[in-house]
Parts: sequence; C-alpha cells; structure tokens
Amino acid sequence: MLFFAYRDFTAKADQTLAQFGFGRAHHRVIYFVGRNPGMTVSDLLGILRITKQSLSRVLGQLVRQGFIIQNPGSTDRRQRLLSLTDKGSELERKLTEEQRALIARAYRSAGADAVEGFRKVLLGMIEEGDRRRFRPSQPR
Amino acid sequence: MLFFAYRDFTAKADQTLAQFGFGRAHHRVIYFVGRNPGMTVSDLLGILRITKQSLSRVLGQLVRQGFIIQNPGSTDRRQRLLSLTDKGSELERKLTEEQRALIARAYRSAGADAVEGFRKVLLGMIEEGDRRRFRPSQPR
DNA sequence: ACAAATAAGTCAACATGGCTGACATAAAAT
DNA sequence: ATTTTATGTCAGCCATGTTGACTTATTTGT
Repeated sequence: MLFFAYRDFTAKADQTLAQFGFGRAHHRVIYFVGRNPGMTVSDLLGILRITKQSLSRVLGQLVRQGFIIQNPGSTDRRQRLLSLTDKGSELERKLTEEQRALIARAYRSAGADAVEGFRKVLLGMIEEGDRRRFRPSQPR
Repeated sequence: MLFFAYRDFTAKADQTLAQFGFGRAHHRVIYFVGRNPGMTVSDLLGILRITKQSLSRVLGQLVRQGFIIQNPGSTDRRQRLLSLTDKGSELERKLTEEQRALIARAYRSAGADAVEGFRKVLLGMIEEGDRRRFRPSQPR
C-alpha cells in the first residue's frame, strides 16, 4: 500500500517538475527549505540522507536559477543558510498544492479519526531521532 | 511524514539487497511476484509504471540468477508467467521480514484503531483503479 | 596564537535505474 | 491471411545516487 500511495502521491508533482527541467530531488530540496527557511546545508543533508556531492548538483541548479538563496549564518559565518526566493516559493506552492489536494481528498473520505491513526502509524515508522520534527510544531 | 517513513522503511532492505548486488528495483519485482505468483509481465509493468526496457534489466538478472522463473501461460502461450523460485522466496522472506518488523512495531505502538485509519487514508491516496487490490484479499 | 576541526564546495569517475526509439518473435485474434 | 498483442532486445541518453581526493573559509580548543 505504501508503494502505491507513494507512487501516486509523487506522480503529479513529477510532471510539473519536468516542465521546469527538474526532478524529484529538486522537489525535496524545495519542500524542506520551504518549511525550514534558514536551514543549513548540513541540516538538509541530514534529512535527505544523501551525499553533499549529490545535493550540490540539484541545490546548485536551484540557486543558480534563482529558486533558492544562500545567506551566511549570523553566528557561524561558514554556514550558508538556505531560503526560498519568491520564485522558489511560487514553485513550492504549485507543487504542494497538487499534493495537498490529493491528501485532502484522502483525509475527507477517511475521516478525522482515521487521519489521527494515519499520522500515529507513520510516526511510529520514522526513526526515533526524526520524530520530534512532528511533535509540537517543530521543523519538518 | 511520508518522506521520512518511506526513507526509513526502505533503508534496511536496501542494505540487504546491496549484499546481493541488487537494488530497490529488484525488491519491487520480488515483492510483487511473491504476492502474485503466476502474474504476467504486463501485470507487473502496470503496477510498477515503468517501461518494459527498465523492467527487463532487473527481471532479466533475477531470472538468470535463479530468483524468478518464467512459465508459458496455459491459455495464452505468449505470456511468461512469473513466480519466485525457492531461492527467490527465501530472499523475499528475508527482505520482507525486516520491513514487517518495522511495521509491526509501528502498529503495536499506535494501536489497532490507528492501523485501521492508517490503511483507510493510504487507500484513499491510491489511484481509484488500484484500490481493489486491497479490498477483499485480491492481488497486491 | 596556532593547530585542528568543521561547514561548505568542487572535480572526476562510476553505478543504478529511469527514459526513448527501433526492431524481432511468437502466438492470438480478426 | 493479416493484424494485433505479449514479450524481449539493442543502443544510447538522463537523473540522481555513490566514492575518493582536495580546497577554502571560519570556528574551536589548547
């Protein structure tokens, strides 16, 4: 079920991304930066669990094409804090909108109790250390 | 949440697969053939939503290395019905066992009601045509 | 103050698993 | 007898992962 749900969850966004010459890897970056403005590159690497060489390819494209900006950290100036530009936010909204619609439909047809259960089980599948992201209203 | 859950759900199996020189694509084939013994290549293509050229690469390896056998269809002899060999079943069990443990843990900590909700929501996310696979005890 | 550690980036080469397009074969359907 | 279908194959391209080696700027620790 997870396979089917994930397959269908990503299908539409993938189409939209293709129009920009982007792939799912770009979407992940846009998504997480959008939800954690000012996050560091290390943070992102820790979430995605890919190498910095892999990340740098997609991140570099997004920066060069003006979807993401990097600002030096205020306390630690080695860091390059990531945020979406307006252009980046627009794309993020567009992509997430489609997925939100799909999720919303599933939520409506399943009911509020089901949604709570859904989140509970998903949370239980996630590695201990990352669960806190979903507890109060922590970074996602 | 889906991203994190999927990431962690696949992590362990990916390690095991790597020991065999396989990837996630092989796992998908082994998984679906294991649950639908005697399925056709077309069936599998329809589930995975990839091209036959992509499938043939991984399927070919699995067949040549004796994890899957192909038998001509009885009514339609153009078909090559797919099943796991004993060797294939063994690998399938090994892979699924790890994932089953993870799911079981999540289920236990979330409770039976949550599980029902989880399945309901997932089902709602899946494209209409594929939902029937999960209704009674149809092919998955 | 200096050495070591850290955050980020870069170059190069390689692997996996998607894709398109063209074509082949056997069997079934018309 | 012809066309369609199920499957497979070859060749080449692209996206996105990997390792390994090395650079630069900045911070940390002694």
